[in-house]
Amino acid sequence: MDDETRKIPSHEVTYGRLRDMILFGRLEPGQPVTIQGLVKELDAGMTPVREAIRRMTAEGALLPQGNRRVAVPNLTPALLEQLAFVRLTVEPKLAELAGAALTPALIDRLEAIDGAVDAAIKGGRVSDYLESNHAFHFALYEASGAPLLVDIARSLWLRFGPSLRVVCARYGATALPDRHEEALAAMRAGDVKGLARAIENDIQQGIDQIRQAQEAGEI
Amino acid sequence: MDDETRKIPSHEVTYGRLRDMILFGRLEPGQPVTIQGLVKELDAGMTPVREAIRRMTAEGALLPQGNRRVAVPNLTPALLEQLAFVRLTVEPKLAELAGAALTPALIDRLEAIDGAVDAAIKGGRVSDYLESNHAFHFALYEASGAPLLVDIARSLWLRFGPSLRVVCARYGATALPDRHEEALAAMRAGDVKGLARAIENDIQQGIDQIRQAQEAGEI
DNA sequence: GTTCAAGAAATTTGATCAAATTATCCCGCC
DNA sequence: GGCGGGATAATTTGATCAAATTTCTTGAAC
Repeated sequence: MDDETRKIPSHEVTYGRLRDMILFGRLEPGQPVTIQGLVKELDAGMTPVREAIRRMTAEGALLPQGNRRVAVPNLTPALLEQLAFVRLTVEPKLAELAGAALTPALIDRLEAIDGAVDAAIKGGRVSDYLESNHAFHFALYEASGAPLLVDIARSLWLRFGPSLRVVCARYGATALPDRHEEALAAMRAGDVKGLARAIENDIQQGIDQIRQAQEAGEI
Repeated sequence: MDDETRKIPSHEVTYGRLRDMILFGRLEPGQPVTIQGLVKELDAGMTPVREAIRRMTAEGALLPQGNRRVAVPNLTPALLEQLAFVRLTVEPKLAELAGAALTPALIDRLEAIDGAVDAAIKGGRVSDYLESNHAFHFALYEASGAPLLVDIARSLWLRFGPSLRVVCARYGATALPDRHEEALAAMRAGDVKGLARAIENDIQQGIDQIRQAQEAGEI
């Protein structure tokens, strides 16, 4: 363990932890994030925490408040609209690129991950759902060979995470749709366009859910 | 001056300076960026410099080298292709949104900026061209009311900057096209779609130039 | 005697921490 | 309701430690 810990710098570890906290909604929209709070919570030094916060801020996952504090941003309807536009452009494209590079081994792996997604939905475990859903999408996207697009998708998911968690927790994970079967069927059939459409539908559905929650004033 | 300097934190200033160095190509692709080098060059403390570097890294404007150094990334053909895809999606959209919100005052301002672009081209001043060209685009984009899209455009320009500078310096600024007249004409005519097309052409042309330089092995 | 390579020392650079400074917020008081 | 003053947190600096690169040296082979 000491060998591992020594290799990977503390600020990377700290960044990863903070990122997951936001990505998987362990921090709520609007919640303030303080350096000293994270120092205690993550048991890290001040410098690594500062750097992690700056990185998240640069990615739009944290929002400077003018007074030198930062907080988890609220997803306003206007922001959601912009987010939707880019996600619906970039992620189907990623699916298309990945579709052209799929291997049987990768499809198997995606099936296994989707199994975990299903299990999480059936069991009503929101955190597991969010993590395995994320894993499914990015295991696919990574196969695209387009790291810049993957980076952009990642930063968009970060802005999405906190609100999605709230919505899931509200409706319960059992109500969540799983469009991954559609995607997997297209993969098996070698239907690249169909895969892109399935991913598009999946994303659209997630966006619609958040939009509905917004209109209902729930977030 | 002390009032100004005290208000805006040092790490913000440092970040802004480093960002401009990359955005306007004062750092070449492949060039290593060191903390201590920037500490001396920008006359800043170590922490602000570290944070600026982390932010730029998070935006993809600097690339970690594995050994804990960072450098200005080279724009490979594969990256350029991904970059082109997103820019050609996001920036025409920004132009379209901005087109619906244009005021005569803003058009006047854009005309003035375009005058500076022209003057820089005629005078062969590459730096001035890059800065006023950037100013033109983002003055327009800011009017879109879509800050998330503007953020994305900004990060894409950052990845573009260093290579664009090399290309401009090679071909000379006098050879640079200026599609802004087309855009301004569309603005005056209230032709939103035409404005979006003009911006799309402008971007496409810049991308083509870099692509040609890549194929010629010049960058 | 020259050349090359391996290894060790020195230098450069990055990572982390702790203390001092400064700004902001909040609460009691006028 | 506006105005200090204490508490809290962010900023910044400088020092220290660790890692990596470069340079220099040494020894062996040709």
